[in-house]
Amino acid sequence: MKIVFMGTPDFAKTSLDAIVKEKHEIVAVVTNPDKPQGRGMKLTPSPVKQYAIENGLPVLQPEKIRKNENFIDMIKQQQPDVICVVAYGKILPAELLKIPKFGCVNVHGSLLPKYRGAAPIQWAVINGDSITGITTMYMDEGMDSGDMILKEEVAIGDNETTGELWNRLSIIGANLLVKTLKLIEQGKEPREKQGKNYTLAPMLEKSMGNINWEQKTAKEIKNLVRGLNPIMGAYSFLNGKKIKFWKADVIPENTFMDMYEEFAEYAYKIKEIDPGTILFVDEKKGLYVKTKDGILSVLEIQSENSKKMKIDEFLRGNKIQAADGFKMQ
RNA sequence: CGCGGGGUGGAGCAGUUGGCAGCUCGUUGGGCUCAUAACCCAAAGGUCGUAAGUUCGAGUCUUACCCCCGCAA
Repeated sequence: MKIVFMGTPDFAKTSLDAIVKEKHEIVAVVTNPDKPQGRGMKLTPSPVKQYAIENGLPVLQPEKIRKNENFIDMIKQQQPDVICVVAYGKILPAELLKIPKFGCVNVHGSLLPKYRGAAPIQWAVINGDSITGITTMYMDEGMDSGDMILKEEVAIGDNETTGELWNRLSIIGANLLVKTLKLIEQGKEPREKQGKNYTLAPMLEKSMGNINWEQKTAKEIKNLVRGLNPIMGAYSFLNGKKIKFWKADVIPENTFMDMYEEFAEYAYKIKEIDPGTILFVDEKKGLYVKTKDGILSVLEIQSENSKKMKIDEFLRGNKIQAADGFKMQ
């Protein structure tokens, strides 16, 4: 089929690669304009653009697509059978949706109608969901509100990070897109309305990485940590310095007491200690922080101007004392 | 020229007003022990990113260059 592909990050690149390998005719690749990025703010092309160039595909990078006659005409001239949209970053206007013979197909990183919006994968992890998935759908003018075509469920690991899940889903999404296109080509694709019980997964704000020790349970903090890994990281402040948490796990209080007998006699006191307080720190045994309802073992950490470190490496060079506390500041 | 941090034995760091290069961990050997990732003793391992300069003497000051990293997007 003649396909116009629209997408920006590496997640989209995987899908593009899959349909290229399926021998579809990619008549145009649309991606967001190059943005200043990285140290030195150099103009950097998106992963999709890089892939397109390497494979000799024509690239379009409109600033905006709404009310952009030139752009819409160019797409029209290509007479695509389908427009595939994967993590492009813009909502398509009606004029564009009408162009392809078989419509516009989107790959979305959740089981719709749950988690419509920009950050479905991140929210699934942050919320501690055990199952998520990929949905392909026909696009309409709303935000991820179109009719669904195919779905595939994926289990989320207890310790899986957003980055890991992201990579897995990008592959599953690519395969599901290929499958969807085949069905469409044969005219056999299913079509199901989403209904009204949907939820949203809005873009993440950096402030939500700030760990609220007073309100969050150990499990919620753990989920926040892995949910924001590797995007921005959950963080807190220790003696005025920002510390990011990259990996953490929940330790039941009883287990902690058994591991460190010397704490047993303070067991009755532990309830009085503020959440965020470091209960125990040792180069070999790790860093343990009290939370509202349990104990958090910090496994991977990063301080200002430094890189990620395993907890033992970090503790070797950074003198941290028990009784110090993490704070929201 | 977006802002900032840093390059010291395998790892993470310290190194004060320039004066013989240190700490913790790891590694190797030995000891203790029913046993151990625990404990004790010992050893190996560094031209202190590169080049030049100041100085009696520079990891420590000056200049240039290389490399790495964090923020930000």
